[in-house]
Amino acid sequence: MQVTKTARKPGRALTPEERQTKTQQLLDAALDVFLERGFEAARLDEVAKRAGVAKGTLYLYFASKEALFEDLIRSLIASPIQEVGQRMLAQDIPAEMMLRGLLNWAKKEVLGTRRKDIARLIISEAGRFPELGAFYHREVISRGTAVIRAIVTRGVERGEFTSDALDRFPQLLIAPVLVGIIWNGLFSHVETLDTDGLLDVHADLIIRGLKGGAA
Amino acid sequence: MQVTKTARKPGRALTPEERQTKTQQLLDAALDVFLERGFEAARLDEVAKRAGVAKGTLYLYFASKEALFEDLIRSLIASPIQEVGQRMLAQDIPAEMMLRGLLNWAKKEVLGTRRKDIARLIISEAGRFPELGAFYHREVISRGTAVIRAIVTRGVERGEFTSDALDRFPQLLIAPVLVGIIWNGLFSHVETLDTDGLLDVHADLIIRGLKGGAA
Amino acid sequence: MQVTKTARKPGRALTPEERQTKTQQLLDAALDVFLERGFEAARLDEVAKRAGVAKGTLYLYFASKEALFEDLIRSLIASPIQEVGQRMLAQDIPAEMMLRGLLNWAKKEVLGTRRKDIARLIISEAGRFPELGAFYHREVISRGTAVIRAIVTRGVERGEFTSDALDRFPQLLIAPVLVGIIWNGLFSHVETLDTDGLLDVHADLIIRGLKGGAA
Amino acid sequence: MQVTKTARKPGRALTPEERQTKTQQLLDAALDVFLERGFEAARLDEVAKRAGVAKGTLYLYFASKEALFEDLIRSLIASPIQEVGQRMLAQDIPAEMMLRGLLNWAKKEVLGTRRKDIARLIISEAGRFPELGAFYHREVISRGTAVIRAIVTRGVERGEFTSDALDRFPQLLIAPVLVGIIWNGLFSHVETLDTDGLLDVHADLIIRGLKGGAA
DNA sequence: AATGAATGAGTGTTCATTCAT
DNA sequence: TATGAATGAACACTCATTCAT
Repeated sequence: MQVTKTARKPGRALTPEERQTKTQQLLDAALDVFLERGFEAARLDEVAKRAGVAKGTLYLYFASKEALFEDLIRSLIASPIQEVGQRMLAQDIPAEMMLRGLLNWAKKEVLGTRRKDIARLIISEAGRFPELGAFYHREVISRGTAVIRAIVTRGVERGEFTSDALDRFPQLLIAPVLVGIIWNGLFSHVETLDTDGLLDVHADLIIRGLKGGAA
Repeated sequence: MQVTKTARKPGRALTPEERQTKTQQLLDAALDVFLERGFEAARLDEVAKRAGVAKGTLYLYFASKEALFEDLIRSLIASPIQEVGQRMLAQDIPAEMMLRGLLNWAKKEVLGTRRKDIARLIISEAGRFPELGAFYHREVISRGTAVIRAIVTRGVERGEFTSDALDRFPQLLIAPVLVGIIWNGLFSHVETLDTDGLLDVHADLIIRGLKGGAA
Repeated sequence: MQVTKTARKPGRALTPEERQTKTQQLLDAALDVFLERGFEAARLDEVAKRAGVAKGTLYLYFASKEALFEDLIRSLIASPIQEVGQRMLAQDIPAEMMLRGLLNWAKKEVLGTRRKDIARLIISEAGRFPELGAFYHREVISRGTAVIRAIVTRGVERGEFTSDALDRFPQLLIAPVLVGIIWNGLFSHVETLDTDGLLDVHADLIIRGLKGGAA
Repeated sequence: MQVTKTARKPGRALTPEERQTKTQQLLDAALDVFLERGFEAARLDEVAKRAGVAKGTLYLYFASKEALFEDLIRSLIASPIQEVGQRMLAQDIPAEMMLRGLLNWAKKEVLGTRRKDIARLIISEAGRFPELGAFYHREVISRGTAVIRAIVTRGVERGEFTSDALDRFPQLLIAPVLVGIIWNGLFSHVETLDTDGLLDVHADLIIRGLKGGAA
């Protein structure tokens, strides 16, 4: 997580890109510290040190610790999930493959990247930042559930699925993703969870459940 | 929340039971405050006030804020899940019913009580208390997974289940419980999740998955 | 201005008098520092040091720097002027003697005590504390002007004075008191002003003015 | 307040007049801010913004905030009072008229202009700038008192005045000017003082006092 | 045993000052 | 000459911890 120290230029105006770059460096450092310590325990001194700037510099980019935290979360919550969903739905493949595609995407793009850390940060802290919770719900959660519902509905219409369980509770599809994130956040030192295997088995199980038998 | 003010004894010596009772009062007050604010933001002033004692008194019972927090979590992590599991296994009922029984127990005894809040506290804070994570894993998680595995194994042996998915990843059974806890912790103001419905549908789905069809 | 260090008693509850005494010690220290540096430049560290307490202790007695300042001013603005005025008016002496009595009182009780410093503090800072200005006006100024007016009115009624100048502008009586305060606050190193002489001459001059001649 | 933005010359060398002009612009902006906030609370950011320059530019013209303040006060303390006094003394008019002329000048040129604010600034802040106090005394006060003394002496010599009160304490003449300045600085929201009336009545009263009767 | 006043290190934040451009 | 981004010491205020009573 070392920050590539850009040459110090106390002088002339920053171009928008330079400012953007610097902002990103600060956010990177902030993410590290917030992840390690949580919002309250995170020290701006530490953030500044890791970003290689003076503490005062932070305030040229963010109005307060809280603003830094919120900007951080916002900047990280791009919601590519919707795009993935659209791509899936655009193809003419079985709904089953769509759901598997979604979970594979989660394996690669969430559990395999920093996004999992961000999710953990949100899970830990959003309780005390209600606006942030609402924001996350609007930008990520509601879009994700919409995509899942669309896929399942199509699967039911086409006769692939006999159950509308995921239409009623799309959360069931991503529940194991959450478990993976939390588990490895809390217990990785004790017993690492093979999240890829977890999601593979989950996919099989839930697909079987949706296709159902006599039940 | 409820401070049963015991008569103040300015004098000498507490019997072990008295000390036990007082300790419990302090822990009760501490739980409230830690739940509302999280570890860092929790104020010992507030804990003392709610317990109806002076701040200094806390230090007669707990060595530090951190010790208080850890003692609190430890005291809360009794692991009734194992007992429930044993009770299930002791009966001669289908494995399916055992799994459903486990989820119903979770509905009533976790999501329906303060245990859900405690779980959320652990999820939020245990990252910074590695020992506590290990402790929780040992006392609760590993026992829970053992119970699930035992049930599933029996189900497979008896021919009820065709899949050993839950033997490999028992986490899949309780994943929706976690989702329920987190969701209502973060988004209840925006969109409340019907956790009972969630778990019912989950039960149906996973049982169907385990029983499998042609697959 | 050394504070008489009371024995440190970190222990049991303070009696109201003890608390009162301590509060007074803190206010004494605060007055010194505010006088030397002004509100903004005054350092609470310095106040605490002079009072012989830790910085945090200040906050057990005052909610903030601003509250400390306001409490300080309030505690200092007892308004004995009214009492003096009443005493004067109760006697059956010439109005001239009353005015002289007032100015002598100012010499002794204002210019000769810390009250002059307080006045200077108010003059310097009240511009940024409007409430304090209003408070001072209500508690001190308006009462003082009322007393002066009462005396002058009586003087006119009794035929002692031919001019009602001080009834219209009672400020003219105390203007030299202000000058004395400010002068010695600003120029005492350069040229000390004999404020006693100033007020004596002022008394003579204004009395002559009020008694008037043909003019 | 009014920022006459001079054309930016990114290039070289300022003529002495240009430098002079710019310096004046900075001082103008500084005066506004110091008047509004006082020395400590004044922000150089604000000064720079109002002057339409970058904060760093201030340091090309003034060595520090303190130097800026002192230069500002120095630049404002031109002492027209002496000139007025000389003009008075040059005329062959009664000393009474000279004193009245002085007070009328104060009404128009001090209380009626920004000079009153500057005086208040000095009164409030000079306590912490001893050099400034000495400078002000030398440039303004001593000259003013000299003028008053000269007038009164002439008045006594010519038999106009029977009292040398103002020779001993020339401060008595300008005391009400001070009161006017301070009063309206502190209490104008509560009770505005009619400073013109105040000085008129003061003039009458003091003249009568100086002319005296039997006394 | 219980108190609660006292402590003081530590935090977020500000702002006069610097200096590479 | 002018800039303005960067600095970092300094401050008001907090709060876990201590200890004389």
